[in-house]
Amino acid sequence: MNKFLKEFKDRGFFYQCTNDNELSELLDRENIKAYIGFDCTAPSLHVGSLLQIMCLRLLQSHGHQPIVLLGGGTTRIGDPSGKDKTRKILSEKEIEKNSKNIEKILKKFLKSNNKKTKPIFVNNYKWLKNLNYISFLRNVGKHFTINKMLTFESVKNRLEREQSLSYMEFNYMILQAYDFLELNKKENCSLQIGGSDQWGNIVNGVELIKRYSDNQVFGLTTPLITLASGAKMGKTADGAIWLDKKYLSAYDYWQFWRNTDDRDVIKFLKFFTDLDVNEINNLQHNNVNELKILLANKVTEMLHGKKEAIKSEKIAKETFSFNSSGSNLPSLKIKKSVLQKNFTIIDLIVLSKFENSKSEIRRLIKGNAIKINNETVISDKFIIEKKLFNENFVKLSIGKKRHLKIELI
RNA sequence: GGAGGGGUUCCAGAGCGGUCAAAUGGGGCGGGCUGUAAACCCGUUGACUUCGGUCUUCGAAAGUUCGAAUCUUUCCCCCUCCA
Repeated sequence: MNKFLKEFKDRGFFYQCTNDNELSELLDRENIKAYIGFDCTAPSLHVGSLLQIMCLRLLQSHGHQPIVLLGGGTTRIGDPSGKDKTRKILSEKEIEKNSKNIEKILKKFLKSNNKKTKPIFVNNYKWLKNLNYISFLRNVGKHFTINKMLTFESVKNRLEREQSLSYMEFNYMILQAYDFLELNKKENCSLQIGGSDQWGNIVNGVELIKRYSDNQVFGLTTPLITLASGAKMGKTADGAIWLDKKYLSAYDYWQFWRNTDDRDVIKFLKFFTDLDVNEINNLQHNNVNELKILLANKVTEMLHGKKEAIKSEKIAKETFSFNSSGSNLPSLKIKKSVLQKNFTIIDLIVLSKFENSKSEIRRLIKGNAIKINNETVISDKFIIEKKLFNENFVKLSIGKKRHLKIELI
């Protein structure tokens, strides 16, 4: 089997392929261009897209060239796959902004120093906006039968559940197929990769190209990642795990990986780091917590850089070791004058922005969650006085995971 | 075009004149155990509070009533069935 494809499978990326034998032969024969499309519905990408990104990296490392397709055009339509409702359509401005930001994020993950594997960024709005309806129907539309379209999961589900599916959304798969055709024509792109929910859309593209130009191209999908706990990857109650500092700090990102379920660690190392698969397999018997730190470091480094990864690890060490002075903790400066009149623990926490509901803070105090200099605060009337500050510092802790160094100036 | 069903606190989902800041489950948060995991146990989960209470919530507005999430009217939105 081809080396790329073998690693793709070894890492657990593989779910389905339109024809893996022939794809393997093609990959052996030449370096190809492959594309993955990204939706522009959100201002940033989140970990749900990380596996796709890793696929692009893997392509690069095997000498193939990734094409990143930003769905500026198709986002204006809305992909019905995996959704039982039409989602709200975003404004043109938002889509533009989103696509730019997403491109920025992807650039962090992909290497551009090698001309041959440098990522190509394209936005399908470029060719979709000018489509002529009649000629599109004649050239592309004739290759699709309604009979077949109705059998695709995304459509079938909607119909079975008697959820409405607009004609606009119904066209989505044709447009995505057309994207592939366009990229095949212009860039000689011969492979589309996507999540398993994209299977139908991808197959359509492969078939369209076959009919239209008799070119043989391929589709490859990755599995839907589910956590050991059964939850979907990347969705927490606080929101998605964003791949953008603006929405999620490097430290929180690091923590997300550090807190991986024991049962998922090896799997994630294979998915989300560049460590050699055999090496990972050999690590299996190492201490899980060491592995989680390794995972967190590697994954954070890839996105936010080595410095941030190291810093996060340091903060974590401080945060979770007892009685630490917390020299590496995030800090907050407050003015001496603030302490003048009955500056209570509640005021301090509000100021720290950890919590903004005073009721919630009172609850936390009742639950013994608040500590000042590692000592539990018993009363919500606790006054923050100057004498609490050792060398101008006081350590505030909320629960076990949130700590802040308060500096008096 | 006709006939029904529904919009409840983060989510699902009870309540159908007072005892409702609203059952129950999930999620979150905190505590315990521990390994920053999982599982489990306990507490908590609108805001403000001088801890006595006070204020704002049940799609929107108006009304009936001593009193409404619960009744009436109008409006908005969603769904199901028939043509």
